[in-house]
Amino acid sequence: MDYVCSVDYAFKRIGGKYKGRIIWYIHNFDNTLRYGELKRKLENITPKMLTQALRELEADGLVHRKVYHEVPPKVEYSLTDTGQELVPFIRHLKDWADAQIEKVKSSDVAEYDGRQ
Amino acid sequence: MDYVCSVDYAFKRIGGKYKGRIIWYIHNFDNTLRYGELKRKLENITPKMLTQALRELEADGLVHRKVYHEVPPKVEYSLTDTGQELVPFIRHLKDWADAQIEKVKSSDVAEYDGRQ
DNA sequence: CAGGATCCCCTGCGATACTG
DNA sequence: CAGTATCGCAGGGGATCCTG
Repeated sequence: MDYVCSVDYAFKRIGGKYKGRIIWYIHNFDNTLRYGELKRKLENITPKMLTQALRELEADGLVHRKVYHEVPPKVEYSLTDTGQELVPFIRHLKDWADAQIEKVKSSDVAEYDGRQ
Repeated sequence: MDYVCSVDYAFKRIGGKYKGRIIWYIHNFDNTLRYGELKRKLENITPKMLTQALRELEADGLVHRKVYHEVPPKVEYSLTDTGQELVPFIRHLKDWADAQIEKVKSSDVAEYDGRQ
């Protein structure tokens, strides 16, 4: 992978439409989620995109893939140590976002005062 | 803007190819950078993309735009308070990325031991 | 200097169908 | 259940030229 600075590098690794949420969801469920559970939580994701995102996260060493050779098949995804290191970052980002969302909601009302 | 969860919301606000670096660079230069300085630091960005990213960051309340009505024109960009709140997280992410980059570099060598 | 306007391309993402 | 395989598209991003 090529990148121009480490901030660029980081965003390329966890950017995209789903990777942040995938990491967050796996973390929030005892660090273990099956493929189908992830798919349900991400709601509208297609199997192609989910598989692609998971494969990239695995190749990047952020997510571990454990296959149970049974019928029916069972595959569990968990965060690696490196992946877990990202959790505090995502948590703080999430807190910031929650605050932002609240702020916008209240300013929808307060806006009228603002412009006199 | 629509989003399905706050993690999604956050990534939509600072995602994309340049926004993270823009915030980081502005912060790293006393919280004030002119348009041309930003453009030079981002190296290969086109004026269209830079202007677009800055306008979105401004609309999102993360960046402040100060125009000096002179000839030649001068425009300075700085982080708002809300924008500054993101700096610690980006720094955290950057530290993680720096460690990752180091790890990959050394494993290029160590890999041979690993596979026996 | 700090952009705006146009045209264009690539790829990230989606829809659908199929399989071990 | 946990994926592959194809096909297709919209829009994020790029190249180039122009301007107050």
